[in-house]
Amino acid sequence: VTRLPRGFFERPALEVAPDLIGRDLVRRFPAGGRARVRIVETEAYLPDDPASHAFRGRTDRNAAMFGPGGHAYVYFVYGMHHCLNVVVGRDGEGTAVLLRGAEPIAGLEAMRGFRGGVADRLLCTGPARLAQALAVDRGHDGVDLVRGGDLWFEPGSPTPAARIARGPRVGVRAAADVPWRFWEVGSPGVSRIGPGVSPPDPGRRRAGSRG
DNA sequence: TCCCCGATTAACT
DNA sequence: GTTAATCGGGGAG
Repeated sequence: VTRLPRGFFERPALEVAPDLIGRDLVRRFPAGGRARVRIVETEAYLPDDPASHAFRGRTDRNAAMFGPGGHAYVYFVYGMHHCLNVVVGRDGEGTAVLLRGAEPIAGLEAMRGFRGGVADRLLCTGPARLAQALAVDRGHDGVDLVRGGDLWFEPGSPTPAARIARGPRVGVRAAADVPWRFWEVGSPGVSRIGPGVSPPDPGRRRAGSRG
């Protein structure tokens, strides 16, 4: 099976982000076994982008973003969550694509374990959930996703452009946010149906419903 | 050193 | 719709 090559990632974030929709991300666990998920939601973070961690220059935390394409950038937020990005573009540019949502394909048992036994539909729907399901943390910051390692992309079945929607990025405060979030229309792996709207959660009681 | 707050999530009303 | 949980980064003093 072929991994997505270096050249795939050495392109502008606005090309890579939609092209990752429908691709497979594979994780080989240290304890053995592997998981496979299908990416269905991404966000692009560009150079000179006020919403990007790289905007204020290189630091120890974001150093991986300034490395060569095809490597991971993993950051820690809110004192408890990890989020996984792929570095893209040219070496030193400081641009990346955040993986925000995926559909579980294989290795569900392992992912359920890392996610604390939540419902399957909640395994990978969200950047922190995805990272947790695949047991990805700062230890993966800067690792190569093209050669070697225990985390990589495979071609999968890229989603046709007609079924990819775009809109404002989630959680970005910058005024006049740009539509650099991409997702597969109708996929249950998308973290939010539309900008600022959460999908219905069958596991929890909702106002107006009887339970 | 101090202080604020974040590319989030889960559990509330 | 609202908010607690939880902590490291980075700017200010």
